[in-house]
Amino acid sequence: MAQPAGPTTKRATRATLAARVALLISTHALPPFSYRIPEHLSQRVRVGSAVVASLSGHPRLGIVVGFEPEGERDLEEVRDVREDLSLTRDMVGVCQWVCEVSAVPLATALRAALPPGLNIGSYRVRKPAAGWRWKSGTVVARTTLRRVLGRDGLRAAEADGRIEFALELPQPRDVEFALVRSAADPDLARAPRQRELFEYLKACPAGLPVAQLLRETGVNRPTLKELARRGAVTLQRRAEPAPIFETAGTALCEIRNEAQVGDRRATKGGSWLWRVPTAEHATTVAGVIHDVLTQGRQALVLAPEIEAVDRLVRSLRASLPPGYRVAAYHSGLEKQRSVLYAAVREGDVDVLVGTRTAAMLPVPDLGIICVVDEPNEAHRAEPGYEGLPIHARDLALCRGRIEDCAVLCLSPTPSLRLYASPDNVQELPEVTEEHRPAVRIVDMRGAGADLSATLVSACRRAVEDGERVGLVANRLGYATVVTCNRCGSVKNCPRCDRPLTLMEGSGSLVCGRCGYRGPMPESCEVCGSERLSATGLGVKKVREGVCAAVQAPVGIFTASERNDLDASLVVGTRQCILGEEWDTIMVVDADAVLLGSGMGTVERAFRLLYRATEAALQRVFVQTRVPEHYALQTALRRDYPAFAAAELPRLRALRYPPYAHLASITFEGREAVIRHAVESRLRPTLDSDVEMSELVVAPGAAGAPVWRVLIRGAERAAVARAATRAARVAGGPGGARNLRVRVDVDPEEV
DNA sequence: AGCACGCCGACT
DNA sequence: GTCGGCGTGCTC
Repeated sequence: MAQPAGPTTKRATRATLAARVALLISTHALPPFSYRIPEHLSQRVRVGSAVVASLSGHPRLGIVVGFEPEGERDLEEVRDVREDLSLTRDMVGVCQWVCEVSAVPLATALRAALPPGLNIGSYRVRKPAAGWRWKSGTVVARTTLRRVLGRDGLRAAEADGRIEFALELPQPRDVEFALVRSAADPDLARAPRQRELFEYLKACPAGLPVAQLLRETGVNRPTLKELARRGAVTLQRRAEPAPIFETAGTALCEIRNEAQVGDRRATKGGSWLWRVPTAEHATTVAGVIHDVLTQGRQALVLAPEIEAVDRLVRSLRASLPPGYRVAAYHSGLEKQRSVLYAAVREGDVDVLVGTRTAAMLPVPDLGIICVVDEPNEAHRAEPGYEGLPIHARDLALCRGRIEDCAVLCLSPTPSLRLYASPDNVQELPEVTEEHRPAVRIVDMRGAGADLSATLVSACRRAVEDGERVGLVANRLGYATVVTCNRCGSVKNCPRCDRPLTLMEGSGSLVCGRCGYRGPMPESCEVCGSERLSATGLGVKKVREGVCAAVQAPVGIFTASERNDLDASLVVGTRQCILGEEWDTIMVVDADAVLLGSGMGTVERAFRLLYRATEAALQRVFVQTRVPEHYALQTALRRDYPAFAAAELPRLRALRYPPYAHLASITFEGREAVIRHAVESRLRPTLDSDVEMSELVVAPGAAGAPVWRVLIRGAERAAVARAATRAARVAGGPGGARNLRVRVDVDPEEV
């Protein structure tokens, strides 16, 4: 939608209206405050305006979230309006929704919608006092100033006009540009390389960054210098341009299969779910967004990882007809991100492809949001990491509602949350894949070894035939779990409570998620037994086993290690192996994924096995002790509806999403303090629309124990409200200050 | 009585 | 996130 109108419709009453301003201070403790709008700013203040207003006498950046009648109280004035930072009314609505359903302070959500890297706590030095270490014009952080000058010194410096509140956007680097001098016509008859360079540059009257020019022409720098010396080109330093690419595709119909050509419903608005084979995601996106682009609107494409974003950009550049501008947006861009943000805001990008952080970008006339690989958990930031702790699919659906644009979620195996969503998400007819590999389920019941004879002989045959086999192991390292043979307790990560992995060689225990590292204990901390065993098929152990059994080189393919990838047999993690195509895929231990205890384990297992049938050209081998498992059977048949029909009633019975919303609250600190906080300060304050589980200790090992409660309710906002209250128990008045709380609303897994 | 310190609530 | 008010407890 276009920029919302200013408050001109309320002209008659404006004089008596005060602006409700959410200051960009990320805490739940501050509600939006009211500020009087001075006459000279009255035309410029609307919902979404970025304004400077003071709190405790200091200027702060805030966003106008509403208006209210000015009451008796003598209000502070809005000091300034920053149109260049203002949000649309729609994005304010999106932020308010995020704040309501995910226990995130409104300021945090608003910050995510503002340009990345925006420095909101800085001052520019105007008139340095004697002895200051800053020169005039430098930008200094508020905290630094307070540390050096003291709070009174800061106040005085501000009052004296020595420093001035400054909102700084990260400046793009300067890079060297080359451009042809007007009317330059050098004699280059005997300088072919200079001529080539000159002709190439002549086609770009606006000039080109030197690095790009040299890369694209393959000419070296001295040649360019020579041209400059002759006065044919000029070199100058300019701000680095935003990384925006022109499309250069051919006729689009070539790449669109019939189902895609035939189904344009999704481009007309509404929320859609489309089961499309993974290999066809890029072409499907191209086809769908092309319809939107021809309407003159823009498209936002969200992918789970940077690599997927880059692949999509390459594919869209090559397939969309010429004349559209495509850009990739993700954390890898660093300072360029704010340049791209500005370009997107100006409407200079037609197709923005990005990771989850791109879901909040101010695309001015958004026609469609495509969420590629919708169930992928990387679409959601873990609380505490960069980005909002909310799934990009949910954000997309919210923006679709508020900004009246289409939303299309793509996956052959959509999340059951989406599939059974109470929201109005409609399904397009499935696109099926003709090709199906042969499937071999190897029943491991009664087998002693980890690698069956069937699997080993298949590996041998593949080596002989020169076929490529990808073996999927469950986790990195050697053994995935260390357990006590006596009491059965599992050695878990003290920080994130997931089983630790035993690494080869060093013998240390490592957490695959948070990077925790510790020694392998001599004995069990729970019962004291020394009978600890390392079980589970880590990548290293499988590689060792296959290597020994087959007597052939075995490659390794994980996020951090890639060796001998040209070997016939390659062992790796799920992400890496299933991201490519192989003649044969072998899932070495399907039970580790099928039989886990988390709420989404079965769904993830189904997805892994389904993906294996896509990535395998010839055969899929699955080793399991539960060959009849419904997730296994339906995945290998590629029967998503049958899987959903079996899994959804189970989730309903357990009251897991999509039939309830959960929030996990983890506490770190002394048990008595935690127990008191939970039972006497949190539980009594809960509304009747949510329920809270007992406080359970995560079978933590070393360090501080971790305690957790689950909050559950039918309504997402109610669960989020309760979770927010829980977060405040830690720091609230009279509360336990020496308590650390982490809140996670609608986690992908508990 | 006068002052330092830490806790708590208000801040628009 | 910051500030000031207030109560506590120590010093002069």
